[in-house]
Amino acid sequence: MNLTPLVQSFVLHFGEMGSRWGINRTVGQIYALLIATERPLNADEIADALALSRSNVSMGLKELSSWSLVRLQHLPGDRREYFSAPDDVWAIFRTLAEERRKREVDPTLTMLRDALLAAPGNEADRFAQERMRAMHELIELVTGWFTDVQRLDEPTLKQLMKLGATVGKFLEFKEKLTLGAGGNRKRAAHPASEL
Amino acid sequence: MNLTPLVQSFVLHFGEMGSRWGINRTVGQIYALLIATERPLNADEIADALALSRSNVSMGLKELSSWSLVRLQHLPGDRREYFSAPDDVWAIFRTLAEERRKREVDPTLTMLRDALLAAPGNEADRFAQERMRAMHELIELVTGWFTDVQRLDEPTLKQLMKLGATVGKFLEFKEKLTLGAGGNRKRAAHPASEL
DNA sequence: CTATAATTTCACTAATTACTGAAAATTCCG
DNA sequence: CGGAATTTTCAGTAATTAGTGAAATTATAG
Repeated sequence: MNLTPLVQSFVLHFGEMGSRWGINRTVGQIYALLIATERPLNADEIADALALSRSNVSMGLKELSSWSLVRLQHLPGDRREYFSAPDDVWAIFRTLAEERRKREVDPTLTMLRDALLAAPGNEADRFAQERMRAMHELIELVTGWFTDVQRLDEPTLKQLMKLGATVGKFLEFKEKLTLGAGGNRKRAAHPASEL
Repeated sequence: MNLTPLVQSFVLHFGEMGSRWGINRTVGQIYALLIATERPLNADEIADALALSRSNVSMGLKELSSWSLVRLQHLPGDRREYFSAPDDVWAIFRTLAEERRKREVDPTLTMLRDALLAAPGNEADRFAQERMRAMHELIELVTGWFTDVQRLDEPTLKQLMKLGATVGKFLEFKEKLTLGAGGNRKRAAHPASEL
């Protein structure tokens, strides 16, 4: 199979970025190809189009499957397996975020939880634990929020994104009022610089 | 310097996770140590505590500086440079997100923009471009939202996170009403399954 | 069940990335 | 300046990760 220059550059870019995204060049290229191609492709077609060894493609597809990023299907009268990327980019994004959470965040959350159970032996530990506590709180908050938001359907999600900081500004405003009415001075010193 | 078991395990965990986070073990360990330690540390202390070569620590600190993740300061009567992590985990999180955007997202956004300017040569290109357009739209939306939200101060951000999907549910509800009153059938077919 | 098409595994090699120690460069004190 | 303290650079080496081809395994059509 021959790639058009447009697809070629898309594929190469994903290959290059792969290292920054924590996947290898091959996996990046394979996924880019699947995203850019309408019909499902079999492993031989991929190997041919990207000039990779058949075994390398097998590895790459296995990796993509472990990330739940590809769909596998069979074509009538053909024994080979055909792969494609979901056609909804939001679905891809969600899957990616979900998988990254599992691999990059959850283990840390577990470690932090364990570390916070221990009684601090001295001042150094006390301080370290305080930082870990703050870190744990932040991660819980952000991942919890993400889990919630992830469940929304695409149009709602889009709307929420478009809203941008509006919600935040509203909250800020509300808080300012509350604080003005006899609260915590510390926060009130931060004026409506974002409004 | 001798690390307590608590700090030790924190440091080792960051080292291990480093590869998943796109930094190397050394950099992960150095940063963990800086986060867990109250007073600023100089490069020799870090090298000693983590059993790394002085040069490796220099490289690691340079890397962390390039991510704007460390603060550099001098102690009176001491020529050496002392490093510390910001004490606000939200600030760290924001910096991290910002830097990752620059390195992992912006180049792709540029590539997509360029690719979308080209006139599609054939059906394959047309399809590829459509996917790229969707991808571009998603990235713009998400990063734009992120930029907005990033500007909020910490208490507001926390509040926003705590709100979780509440905002989304509200939007969903609002949209359902709108659609019910004579809108787009396509969306109306997707009932309140998330509520 | 057999033959063969398709896929995966794996030992090996290639390529990349990480780490070190020595040397060079920089800083800053007198 | 001179020179000691400190930091950085860099060439060489170690370690890790990626990619290949041959062989093994699995799947299926007949």
